[in-house]
Amino acid sequence: MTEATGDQYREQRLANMRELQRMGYDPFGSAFARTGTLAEIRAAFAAGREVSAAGRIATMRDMGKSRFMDLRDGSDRFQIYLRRDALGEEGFAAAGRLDLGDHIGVTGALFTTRSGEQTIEVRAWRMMAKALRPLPEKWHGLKDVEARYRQRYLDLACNPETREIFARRSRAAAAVRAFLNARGFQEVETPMMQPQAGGAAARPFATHYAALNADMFLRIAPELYLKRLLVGGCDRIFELNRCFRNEGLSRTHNPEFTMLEIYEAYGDVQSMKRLVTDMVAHLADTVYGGRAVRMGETTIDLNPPWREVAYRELLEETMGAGWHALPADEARRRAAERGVAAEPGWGLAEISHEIYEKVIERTLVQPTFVTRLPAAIVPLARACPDDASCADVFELVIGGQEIAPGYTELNDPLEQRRRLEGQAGADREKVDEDFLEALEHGMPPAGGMGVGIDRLLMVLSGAEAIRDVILFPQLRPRKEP
RNA sequence: GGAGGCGUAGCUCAGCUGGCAGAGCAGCGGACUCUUAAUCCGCGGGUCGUGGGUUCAAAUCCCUCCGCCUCUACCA
Repeated sequence: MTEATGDQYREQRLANMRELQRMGYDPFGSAFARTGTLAEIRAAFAAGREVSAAGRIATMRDMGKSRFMDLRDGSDRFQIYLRRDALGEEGFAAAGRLDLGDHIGVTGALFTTRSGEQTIEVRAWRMMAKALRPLPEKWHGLKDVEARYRQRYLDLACNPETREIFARRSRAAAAVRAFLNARGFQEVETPMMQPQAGGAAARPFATHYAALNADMFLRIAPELYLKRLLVGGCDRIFELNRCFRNEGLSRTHNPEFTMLEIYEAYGDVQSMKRLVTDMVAHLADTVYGGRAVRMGETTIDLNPPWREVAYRELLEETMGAGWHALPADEARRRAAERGVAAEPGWGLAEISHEIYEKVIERTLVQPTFVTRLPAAIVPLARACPDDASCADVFELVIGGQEIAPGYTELNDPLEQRRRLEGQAGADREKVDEDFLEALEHGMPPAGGMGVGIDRLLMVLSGAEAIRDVILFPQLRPRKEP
């Protein structure tokens, strides 16, 4: 960002700044008592009323001995009017040294122009902050996607749609907390730095804690700590915070992402299903302003009840009625017809899951609970009462994306040990003994759920990429030449 | 990691059958005391992502590297 011509703008702005200083203006002013935000001033508009307002100069229209500007703050845009007669020779000349993007504070009387625009006729003004670099253009805004992510402040400063997305994000977090608090759930915070990264199957980020000379991992899920809290008698808890997974970037993956995990003692997969249904509908109302949510070409109807279908049925729907009775090599051939390549050692279960993830999941645009997943792929969930090969879980899919898995949690410590040891194989150190010991003290039966907040926000704001709902998404660090 | 696309002024974009690097906005100078994408007159502004190659001549064709995007791979 140090191109030769960029400096031309900077030099001009620096010159304007020095000139303002010479005239007695502090280019980086301090606190300013404004009447309210621009939106509040507009809402309480009354001709003749004296107000103080602050904002960034968004546009300027110079008429010679008078000048119009648009101020912009986080709430609105408001026109101000500067006249030489009103400001005096010096004040008006000083205002001539203002540049687009400068923060100023103004005081003056409200009036309506001939063309009907609500305006402040400025009697006095102050410098709040000089902008030494130009903002992106007023009409097209900032479109360059890389710049929008790397310099999000520019994106926010000139694209109202971006501000709206993150306003929604904030409202969503507040609404989630209010919703859960109202149902007796307590928010907790558990370690992000863990000696063992458990609760999910993902590569963790590794770090080192010098004081203890201990290798640590950034958490991939809070699950195993939240279950310790269930043992401790925290019956209804949730955690809304960051998880980290050392994996690739994609349209729907960011290495740090926000997950909401909820546990309810004496609940099960059914109570979680009801909870997430109510919560998503509530979020649609409060965050999106309706339950028919546009996503690209299609409209997603978030009105409950939502479709519920067993994993096995989905596969039969797609692959034919006899699917589950097929020999592996025949299944492999039919998978290949669907463009799904099965690896050499795979049996029917692995091939089926590959088809589910690669073919079926993306077709589930309307909210769908996929239930009764194979037990082998959900080691922390209890088996279905009527079929030990199925886990008593759901996976909520919206817009073709996995949004929330919900479980009847496994609370049998011996069974849990068998599964974790089976999963760890020879890698016994990966078994979280501390967690198993906690379970042996008795964890109440519970329903548990994890909600991918970023992906849910994508649905609730029509965003096509997870980067668009994360303020500073992960990008490759820029190398200095 | 693999495949494809993109990278030109502060911003948004043209130019890409090789032939003097362009427009709008922004900036600078001038006119204008109700404009609002203000208008009018004039002017300046470029490492065409980087490095190399082909050529009399490269923003344009070829290769390297960097970054971004999409797909893919990894991903309970």
